[in-house]
Amino acid sequence: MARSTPVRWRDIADDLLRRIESGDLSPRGTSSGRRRLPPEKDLETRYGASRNTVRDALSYLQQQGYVVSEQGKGTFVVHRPDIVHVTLSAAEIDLAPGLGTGEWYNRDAHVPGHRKVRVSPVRVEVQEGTKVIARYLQTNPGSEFILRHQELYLDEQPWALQTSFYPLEFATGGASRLLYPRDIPEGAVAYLRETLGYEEVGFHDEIKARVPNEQERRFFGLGESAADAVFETVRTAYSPDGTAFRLTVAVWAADRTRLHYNDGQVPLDVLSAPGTGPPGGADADAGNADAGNAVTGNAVTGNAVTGKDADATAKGSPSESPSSDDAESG
Amino acid sequence: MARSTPVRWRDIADDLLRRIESGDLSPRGTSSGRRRLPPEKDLETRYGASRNTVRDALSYLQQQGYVVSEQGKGTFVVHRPDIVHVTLSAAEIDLAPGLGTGEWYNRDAHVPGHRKVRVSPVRVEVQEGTKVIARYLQTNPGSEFILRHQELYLDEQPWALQTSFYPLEFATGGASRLLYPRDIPEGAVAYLRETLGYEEVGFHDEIKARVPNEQERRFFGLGESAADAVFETVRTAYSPDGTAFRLTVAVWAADRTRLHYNDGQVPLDVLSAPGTGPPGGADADAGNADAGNAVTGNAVTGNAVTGKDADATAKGSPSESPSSDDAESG
DNA sequence: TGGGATTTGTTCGTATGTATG
DNA sequence: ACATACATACGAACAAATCCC
Repeated sequence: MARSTPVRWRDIADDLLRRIESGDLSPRGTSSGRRRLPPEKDLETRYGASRNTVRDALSYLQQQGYVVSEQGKGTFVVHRPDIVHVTLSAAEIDLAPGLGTGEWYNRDAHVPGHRKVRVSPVRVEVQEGTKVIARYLQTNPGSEFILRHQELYLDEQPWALQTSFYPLEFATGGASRLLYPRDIPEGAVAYLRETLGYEEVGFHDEIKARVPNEQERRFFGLGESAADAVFETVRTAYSPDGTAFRLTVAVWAADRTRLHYNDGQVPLDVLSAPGTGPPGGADADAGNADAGNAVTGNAVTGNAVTGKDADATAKGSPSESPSSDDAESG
Repeated sequence: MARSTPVRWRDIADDLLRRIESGDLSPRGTSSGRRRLPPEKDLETRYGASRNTVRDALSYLQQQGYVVSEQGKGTFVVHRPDIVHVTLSAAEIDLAPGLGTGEWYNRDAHVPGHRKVRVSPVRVEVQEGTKVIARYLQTNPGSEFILRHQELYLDEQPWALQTSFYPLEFATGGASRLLYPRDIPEGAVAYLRETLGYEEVGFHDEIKARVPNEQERRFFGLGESAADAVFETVRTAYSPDGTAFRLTVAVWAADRTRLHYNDGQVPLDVLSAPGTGPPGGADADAGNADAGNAVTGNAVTGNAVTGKDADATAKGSPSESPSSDDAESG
């Protein structure tokens, strides 16, 4: 066992990956800036394999998220977008004067830097609550909810899909603007405080990572690779008497998003610019892109100690490279 | 355009998936409890397609994480493990009397219910800090760190990989037990308070989702499917003077883990048992497994409003089902 | 223990369809 | 209309791992 490479397609895939990461392949694309791989026919002769075997290699690289093939055009290296750091904890950052950098979106999410958040028109529906929604909002299944859905763009790039749920009684009881398909500029939280006196004194977040569905793929521009995941955050907001009065579900593309939470006393520069290190510090690591875990590196999980059997599949293993996209946005 | 199904392999995949989810396939496996699909040769005749086309369908299902094929044995339905809800925010849950259910692990993570946490022997290394570590801990690159790595098991199931970093001066300055490859039962945080007087008054968490590497695949028992991801949480802990004195990196399998954060006033039952709904409530949704997003369902992102072009690939799309694993563990 | 049957993995060849330029 | 390039589909052969009698 443990032959380094029992299969041809893996050889080809590894070689292609090496050349992709060394910046070797295709000095210029056909027209745009996209890096393009040689056509399958060329690879056929280059590697002396049949087209089907070449396609096995390409299929693997596509599944792993390194390349994407488009009919009639070619196979292209996947462009990894810049990372966006989003702070979800409601830190007192906006209370501290002089730290006005960064944008809040409706008190739920904060991004550092001077970025423009644009929201799509709101889509409003009235729904009979599902069991799951009833579970989160602690109401009985069958009661009605207002659903408000928005698409969020950050600097005109797809950023997040957000859906909020409110009991229908809120609209009939004074907060009628919840039913209008228009943005509430001051934020729904502030609006509910003004109209109904609801104070949001705490929240609970649940975070999952999963494979995107078709709509999410379209919005975020994700491929079929199944290597890219999305975050789904579910926020339940509570009023002083302990009732849940808001449920907000947000979906973020995991390849370009880092979520941040602060708790207790945290230095202000970390609050305002997470993921970028000390302001005057060592220039962060913009673009150094070391392989393996961004933090622990190979030394931790590497085969020095743990990996007593650095066996077959671990070879040139691309499995350590997907997290090598550590380019910073700030 | 927009023929419902232009391709045969997709028809086969959709039909297989439907039968998988209806519990149709294989009343009993060969021996163990694993549900097994019919052999490729049988599917060949059943669907009247060539073996390669059948394999295209199976390859798709495998890539999406629904099945796994093993040479010489067969193709099996992937077993989705129970969900574990982990609370990472340092709520005052342990200060509230009478809520003693659940286990804390070193003040960093809390799981509800009466579960047994077991930790592997600690592996200790002394490392020259990488740029990334230096960035988080705000020290200059090149200084040395103590690395303490543990594997965590929950009820004897692989649960998390955890690595903590401390400046080497801590050990030479009094906290020498950091260098011993033994567990610190009271927790490193308490130990550092006793020995060095370090008080942990706040922390910052950064969360990413990525593809697991080879070691993580082995530990968590993940397949090659590339559909399963891991969470990586990076916790930086701060002392009152604002210095970062601890960096803890944890890796969790995303398919069986939900992360939770609380902020402000949150009802006690949510704090103690997140993800399970009200204690006496509507029995949650254990095992109902509705398709689509667990919360928003098809009604939100569905093609009713947004999907004006409910085109080809969206068909019986399995893309909406990966998140259908909503079984609860409690 | 052995050996044949079963089952998936790999590789080739070939042909045709579809999208792009 | 034509060439390019990827997508789909068929058939065939052998290898490798496992199962079963």
